[in-house]
Amino acid sequence: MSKKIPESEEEFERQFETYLPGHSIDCVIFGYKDQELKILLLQWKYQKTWSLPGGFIRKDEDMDSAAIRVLLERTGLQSVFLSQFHTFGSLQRSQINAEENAKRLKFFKESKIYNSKVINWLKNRFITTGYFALVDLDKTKPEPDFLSEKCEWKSLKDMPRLIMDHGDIVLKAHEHLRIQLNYIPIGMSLLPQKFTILDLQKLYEAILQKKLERSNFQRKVLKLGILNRHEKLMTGAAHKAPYLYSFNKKVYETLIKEGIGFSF
Amino acid sequence: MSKKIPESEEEFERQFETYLPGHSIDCVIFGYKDQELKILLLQWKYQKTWSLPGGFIRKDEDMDSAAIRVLLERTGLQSVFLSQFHTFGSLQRSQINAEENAKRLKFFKESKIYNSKVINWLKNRFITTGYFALVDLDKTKPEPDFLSEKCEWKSLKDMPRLIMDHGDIVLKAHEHLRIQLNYIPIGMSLLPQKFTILDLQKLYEAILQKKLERSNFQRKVLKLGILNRHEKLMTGAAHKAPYLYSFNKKVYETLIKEGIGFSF
DNA sequence: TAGTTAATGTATCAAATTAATACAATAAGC
DNA sequence: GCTTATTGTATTAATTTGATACATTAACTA
Repeated sequence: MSKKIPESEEEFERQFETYLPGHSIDCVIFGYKDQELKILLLQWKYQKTWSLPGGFIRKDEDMDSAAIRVLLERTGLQSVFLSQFHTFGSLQRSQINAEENAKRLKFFKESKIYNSKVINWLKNRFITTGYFALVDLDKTKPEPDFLSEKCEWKSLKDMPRLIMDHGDIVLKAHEHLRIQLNYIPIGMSLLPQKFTILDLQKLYEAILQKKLERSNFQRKVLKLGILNRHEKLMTGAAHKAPYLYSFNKKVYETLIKEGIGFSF
Repeated sequence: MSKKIPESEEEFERQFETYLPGHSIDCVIFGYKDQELKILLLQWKYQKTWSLPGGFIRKDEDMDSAAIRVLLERTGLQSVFLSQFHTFGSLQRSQINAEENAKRLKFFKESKIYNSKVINWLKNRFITTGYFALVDLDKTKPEPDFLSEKCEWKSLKDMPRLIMDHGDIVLKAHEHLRIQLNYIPIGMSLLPQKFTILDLQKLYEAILQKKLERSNFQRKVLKLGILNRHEKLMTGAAHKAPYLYSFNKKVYETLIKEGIGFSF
């Protein structure tokens, strides 16, 4: 698949009027590594503030397509699970950390990064629709876009402060993930092709934010019939090695559609 | 509570520029009567087409507040459960039943109901955020607004055809209700203060779209500890009379917050 | 007035599921 | 060969579920 070349400041300035005014997209991209939930954040080039990868909707483009494009352009990620979860329309959302926003716009102006037309356009009230993505973290090489210096996976546990209401957006995404758990293919989307049952358990624990009982979790998951067993994983540790598993895609997807129905 | 006087065409024309362009609100209002789920629809004054009650967001107003206001202005309903469920941003959404929309705008123009500025404003692409409301149907006297001739409860089962993508919006709202069932206070919002357990069961059946077993449903619901038992309901029928129940608000709300966790 | 009818509230019981715990198997260190 | 820590599975009691049965009862019927 050909990767879209990221926009530049110049390109954005040339075509900012092809975007719908007043509506943006923000993506909460979840990954999973070292038995922790992570999200992908961008650090802005000019200030050191962190934010969610986001963008705008073209006038001739579906909102869902815009979300796919934004994800690709700003992080290089493609063909991942992506779904809308909430639209944030509070008047106050741009007023949270207002000084930072003012500073950013001032910087744009003084550095002549954007002309005044663009700056006025950006000053408008924006309503943003949040999408969440689930990604196999190891398969991705996210790269910062033209506005960002860094593009990094951060643990949900110790996230940096985010611009505007992006912190709230992350919280809402996590809540959505927790409540819709049985209807979202978290396992197949977040784990590598082969994984141990403990990996899967820790993933559920990270999302549900509670400890689960090992042997019962194992029994229940195996009974679902969604796992194929493979060779053992030899880590070099001084104890019994766990089996590796992969998902039976067909059964898994059928089950997710109806909602996996068991209590953790 | 004072009821907001509905807008008129003239008022809308005067102040249409105080609304955010390109973003609307649509409300799917659920009620429950005669053991059936109903939704509240408006029939347009000029054409006979049906639509969801909807409106726009003021530039100085939170989107959630706009939804509350729209619900009040267009139906007279107030203080009901109201929650956002999805935002519809397809390019095609205004193209569904496109002739009807064209007809409507043409009618606006020819009848000089709106000036050309308003008509151009309305012609724009709109992204709409869907809210769903849960209402005790008997406590409400919904009244049509300035654009509508009728405001009627219609059975979900035999809904008329709706304008644009409003049919899809209703389907999505119903799906949301079904999936989030354990986290939404459907009972307390949709039923009258006192009700029988069979009423509650039929409500669950209407939302889940499947039959439930009577005696098991009764056992499970009673065990939750959310019901207060009252006097019997004498209907005049030739058999044992059922008890009336009401919700223990405190316990019910606690349970809903964590998600009622049992299988129906 | 006694019998009939049909829905309701509750009980029962087998089957399934869950929680808690135990224990044998095993990869590698010593 | 003994130790250690983790894994896979078994066991058991407690709980929940599904299916069915049955006594109760409001009003009708004969």
